[in-house]
Amino acid sequence: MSLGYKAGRPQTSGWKDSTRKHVRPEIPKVYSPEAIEPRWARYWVDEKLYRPAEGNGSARFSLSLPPPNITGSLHMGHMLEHTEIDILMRWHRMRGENVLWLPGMDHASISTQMVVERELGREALPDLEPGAAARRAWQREGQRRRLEMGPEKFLERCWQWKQENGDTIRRQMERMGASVDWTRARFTMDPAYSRAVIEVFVRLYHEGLIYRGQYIVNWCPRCGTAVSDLEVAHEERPGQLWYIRYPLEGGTGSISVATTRPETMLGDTAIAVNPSDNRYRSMIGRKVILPLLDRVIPVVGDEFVDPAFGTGAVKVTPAHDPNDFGIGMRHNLPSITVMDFDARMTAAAGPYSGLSREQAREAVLRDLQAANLIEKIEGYKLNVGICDRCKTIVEPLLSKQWFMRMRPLAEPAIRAVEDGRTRVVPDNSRKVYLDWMYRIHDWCISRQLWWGHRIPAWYCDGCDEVVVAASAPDACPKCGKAGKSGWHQDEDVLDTWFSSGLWPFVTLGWPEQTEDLKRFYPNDLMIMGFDILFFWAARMIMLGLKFTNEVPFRELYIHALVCDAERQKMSKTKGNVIDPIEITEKYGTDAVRFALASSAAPGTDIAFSDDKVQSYRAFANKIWNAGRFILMNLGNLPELAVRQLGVALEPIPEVGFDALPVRSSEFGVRGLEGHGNEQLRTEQLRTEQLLIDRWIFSRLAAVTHEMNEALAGYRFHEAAHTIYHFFWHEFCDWYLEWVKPEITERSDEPRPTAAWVNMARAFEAALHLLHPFMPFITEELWHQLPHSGNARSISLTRFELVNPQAGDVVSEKQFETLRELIVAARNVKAEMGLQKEKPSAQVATEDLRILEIFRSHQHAILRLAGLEALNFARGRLPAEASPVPLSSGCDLRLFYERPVDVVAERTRLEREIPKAKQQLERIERQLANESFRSRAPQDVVTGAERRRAELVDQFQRLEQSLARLGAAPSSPQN
RNA sequence: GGGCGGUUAGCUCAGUUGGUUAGAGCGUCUGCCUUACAAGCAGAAGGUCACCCGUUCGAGCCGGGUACCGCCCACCA
Repeated sequence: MSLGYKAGRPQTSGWKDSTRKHVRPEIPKVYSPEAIEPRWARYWVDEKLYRPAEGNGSARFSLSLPPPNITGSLHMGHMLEHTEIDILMRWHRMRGENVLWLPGMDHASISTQMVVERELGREALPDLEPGAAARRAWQREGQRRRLEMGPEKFLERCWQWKQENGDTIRRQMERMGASVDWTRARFTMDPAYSRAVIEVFVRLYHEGLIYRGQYIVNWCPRCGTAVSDLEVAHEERPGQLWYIRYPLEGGTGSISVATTRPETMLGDTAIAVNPSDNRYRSMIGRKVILPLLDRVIPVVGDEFVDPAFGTGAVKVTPAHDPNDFGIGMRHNLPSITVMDFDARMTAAAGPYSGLSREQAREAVLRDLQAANLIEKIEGYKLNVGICDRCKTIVEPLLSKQWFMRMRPLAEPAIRAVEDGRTRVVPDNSRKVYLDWMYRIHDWCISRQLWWGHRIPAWYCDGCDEVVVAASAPDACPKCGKAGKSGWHQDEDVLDTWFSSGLWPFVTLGWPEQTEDLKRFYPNDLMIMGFDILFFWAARMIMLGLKFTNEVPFRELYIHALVCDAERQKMSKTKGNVIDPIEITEKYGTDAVRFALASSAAPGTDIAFSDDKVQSYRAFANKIWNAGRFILMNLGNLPELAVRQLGVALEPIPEVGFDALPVRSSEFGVRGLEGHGNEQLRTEQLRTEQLLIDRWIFSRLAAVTHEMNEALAGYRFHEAAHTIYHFFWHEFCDWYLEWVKPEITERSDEPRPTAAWVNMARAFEAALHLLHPFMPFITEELWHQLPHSGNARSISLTRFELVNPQAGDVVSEKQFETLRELIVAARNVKAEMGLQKEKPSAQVATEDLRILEIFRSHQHAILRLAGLEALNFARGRLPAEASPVPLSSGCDLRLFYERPVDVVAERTRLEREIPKAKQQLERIERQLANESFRSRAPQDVVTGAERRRAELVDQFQRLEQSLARLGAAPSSPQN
């Protein structure tokens, strides 16, 4: 949409081109992010602004982006994560640190393979009505087509998918304003990255930390691959506990076992009891007959069996249950695999061979029933493991896989977190991490998939030799067979987290000792969601320590989950997903970012809604219009003045925030002294101007300090609220309103006033504080302010963010006194329905210093409160005047003739009086308490006393007012 | 089975070491198109801080317990 308005990049800004009066283009009243944001997004990327500087000069701050999966486009969770990171990156960058934010993407082995399959399925079956059923059908069909087309063609499709989605993700990130260094972007299947992955595998293997073996793994029959423990979700489902009789060999008696999975009995190779269980001790060593198959199996004693559960005897199926596998190992039992990788019964299942696991269960139960071997059936809630990816029930199966030995790797990773070399925030995530690490199990790292890093294991065609190496060996060390061709590589690929676990150091060039690795490793920070704490954070810490002897990052901040307005997790199936691009296009990136940041309290999930974004769009508009006001009043300044202003406004890195005029004694503009002061019309206006300028810079210093503290603790919401409140309710509502006459009345004069310069500088400081949250609008407005020299970006302009000394207590106090008076006057006007009128007012107090403050700022008071005149009296005002008491010890009254609405006034008083009374009673009780007086700190006690005095005063006045109302003859109203 | 978090205004949520009168946004009500902004300005109403007990001069905050909600972990069939 064209607005007839084109604000410039620095190169094209009109400020330096114009020779005489600068003519501002018309700036639209309503902020249109779509006219601004894409332009700056492009500029930041094209100019490569976010490459860190060369050399080791300044402090550095580094972070590697958690690489988004190339499975699809970015969702709100990413946007939150990227917003939080970007805020911190921009914040650190403005402090002059050398910031590296390294972006990249993850090949996401299993997830990508699944989406690509589904895509193939969709192509084959284009007419299905989209939905859960169609997804399943597409998946099935896609899988079939994958097998049909073979690895080579399928992987081609995967790369094509990567290309397309990688581009989409990158565009999204650019549009969100992520200040990453694209020149360092990495992908987990880049050639160099893949080489590093293989090297890690080979090294771990030769150190004995990776091994291959036949163990029980979680098998997803639908995905057709093993998955790790972490990829299995548990779901409670109603089920049954069947008690089955196993007859003792020799004809007399039986042992009953309880099971939730009767179909696995076909693979039973023993019955186990606890050796300390008196009921069964004599049975150990005897034999039972496995029903249905009539196999003779032993009774063994094993501590694992819980005598209190079920019958105290348990069937042992080593090939289909991890616990039973353990028992089988301990007792040297055979393993009989009765279910294959498709979850169908094998030949070993005898008559049940070929049935699905569900059919087999039915058949087994039916046959047991017929043989009268079912003793009883109980209802039982059981936990079934389901595949994280496809929700199919996983099958524990015996299978030959590759594993990583975790204990030796975990130990240093535990210590690193315990002693704080990596600090985990919030603290409860630290505990969760440690608990998991203490109980860590070996990690199944092989996957029966095609998309991913092929396992570098080579099997000799001539014998059973296995060699683990980056490439096929020249000759077989065992059978002596020569040549690289006589080997076939392991078909499997690595779990995707194996490669992401190396992210922080491989992205910087490891195993080469690159400059980047030296400069930016360890990373200063890592930010991620809680859901991948084990998957990713834990593995990065373990592998980082293993291969670099350093923690991969010094801090780990765990961010919240983005939920919908009803606090429900966003999910495609629920249909409550908010698309970041859509909402960004609707309200602007800045507004969405601010909405996210303002809700991002550590440890709490975010309820995200359109409403919130809308209110921050309003905020962006507010900022825009404040800028508009400031720039409009610059419009008439001649070029010379603009030049000089440019010099004056250029931030000076060494001095930074100190250069703001709050503390400078001359209180003028450097290079323009003398002129500015002359322009102040009267002593009075000058005093007023002085106070408000001092006040705003004092507030800026305080706000900066607060934001520093908040961001250092990842309290994004606090920092966002602080700047929001400051900008809107202090800078706009008070500062701009206060200086307005000085600014607008002077705009026709040939020189900029000190007032304008200070305003512009305060505004610029506010833009700096806002910039990390709202990078686009701040960049735009900053460029429109006059700067000299090569001002490339607000984000690269150093802003010294710490200066606690800049606080000006006296000015803040004076300002508060004035503000209270103005608000009280407005209040009376509103309550009395005098908003269109300009009544006169009187203020009275014993404190002459306060009267003097009022007197010397009366222009501002009259204008901002909407009063005609203000006069001053010494002492207190009589009750008949219905004075309003102020905390500065003054009484304020307004003169007006409008008849008072007696009923409304009485209602108000009757509501106020009990409240005041209650408060008064409470504070009197407190002050009457001797131990309060003796034990509480002095300032708390005096504070309470002062408060009591106020309350007494207020209470009396209220009562008097009510009494007067009652006494007065009730005159007919209107 | 173990662990963690939540319960504060009509709604969504802040409230970092205990201390004067518990805050914000949205929504509601009143009055205003005041030359930066109606996506705005000025003002107002609205809370037994889930419940019980304790520690303390003093508790939304600390300790113990109860209720409801949510999340994570878990190889007892």
